[in-house]
Amino acid sequence: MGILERKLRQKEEVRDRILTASWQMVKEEGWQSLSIRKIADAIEYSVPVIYDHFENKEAILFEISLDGFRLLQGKLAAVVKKYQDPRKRLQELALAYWNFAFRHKEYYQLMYGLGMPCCGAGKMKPEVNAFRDFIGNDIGEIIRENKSDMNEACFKTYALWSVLHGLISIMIMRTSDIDNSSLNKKVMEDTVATFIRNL
Amino acid sequence: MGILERKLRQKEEVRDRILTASWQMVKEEGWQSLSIRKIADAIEYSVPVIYDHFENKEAILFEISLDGFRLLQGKLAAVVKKYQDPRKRLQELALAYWNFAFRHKEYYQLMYGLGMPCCGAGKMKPEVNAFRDFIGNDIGEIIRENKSDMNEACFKTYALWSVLHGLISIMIMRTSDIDNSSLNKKVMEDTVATFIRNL
DNA sequence: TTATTTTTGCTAACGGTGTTAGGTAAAATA
DNA sequence: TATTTTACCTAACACCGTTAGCAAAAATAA
Repeated sequence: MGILERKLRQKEEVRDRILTASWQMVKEEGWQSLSIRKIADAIEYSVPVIYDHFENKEAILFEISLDGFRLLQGKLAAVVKKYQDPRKRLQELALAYWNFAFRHKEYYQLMYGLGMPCCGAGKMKPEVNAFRDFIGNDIGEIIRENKSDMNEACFKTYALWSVLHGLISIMIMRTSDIDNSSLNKKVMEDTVATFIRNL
Repeated sequence: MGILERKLRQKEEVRDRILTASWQMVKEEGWQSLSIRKIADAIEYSVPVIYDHFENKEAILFEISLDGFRLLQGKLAAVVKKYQDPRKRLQELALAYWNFAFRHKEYYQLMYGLGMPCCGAGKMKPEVNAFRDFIGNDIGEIIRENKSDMNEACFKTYALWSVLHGLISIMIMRTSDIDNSSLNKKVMEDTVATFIRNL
């Protein structure tokens, strides 16, 4: 009696098509122009079918943002595997985070609510904090090596994350207000290097 | 012949009422629930009247965001007047920026596009960059005193701004995802202190 | 003072949005 | 074959930003 299985499979497939169609449209036209009706059009179903798979539009965005978090997590995991020295690794983690933000601007905007409603804040998924947790490990290790104050590890972690997120946010949201040459990857690399030296 | 003047004054008054009504509603119900129709209701005029004063909704938001930038600028100017030592002053500027962000969350969100479209990016108003310019002066002075590399002044400025903006953004957008006690004013003050020491 | 023009502000619409109620036809079950 | 369940659609609701077009009021000209 594989009928039920086939039905479930087909239902899952429609769900997937909703997500991939949405993501496709976002990459082509940006978040602002994504609408339930356009999604329905793209998957060749009527509008209410979408609500059989997602509670509302925000739930779709949340699901896509999780894709973003998982993609980032994968990139970071690869860096962690590749480098052993915690200082070098921290540099490379920061670089990977930076590159992710600009290569997948749409994901980044959705994940952190840049210029759009931030969906799913507070749903406590572990992948949401992957970057913080990865750099937290290395920062802790370096602090231990340096015999610095271990109590500072936690908020040093937020400090590094913040400076990266801040640079990225300002670049994405206010590119046109600032001199572009003065705010680039070199600023980031230098700031991170100084940060590591001072742990 | 004061008729023309009176008319101009009345027109100006309606414009003001649009802005204050909008701001009132935003403070009470948040940006998401602000609509042209509700504004029209509040000022007791029909909808098209609003378009006699503003090109579109974004222009209203832009005007309000300028109010925010000017309010911030005032706070910063007071700090600059009060403190002379550039190190102390830098600390106090950072604190004032931080306090502004949390005391006027709605302004800050609008000014930097946190969780909403960022209106008026690239309109090149000087008050938009008040904070950057204020801290830039002190950073330059400290670097000169320290006989450090003056070429770094510019991007040190962005580094400090970024870490503040990053901390604030993460706190505003993802409060519920992170341990609240680990990301607070103390993190900010400590990070700024370390930053100043390393100029 | 009357006729004409300008200004002012309105109603009503256009084309969109997210969301849902209610019904029909197909499929599965009895 | 009759009944129930499922799948899916049409059409609507209540909004949204924006604008065309018109009526009344005010200012100006004759």
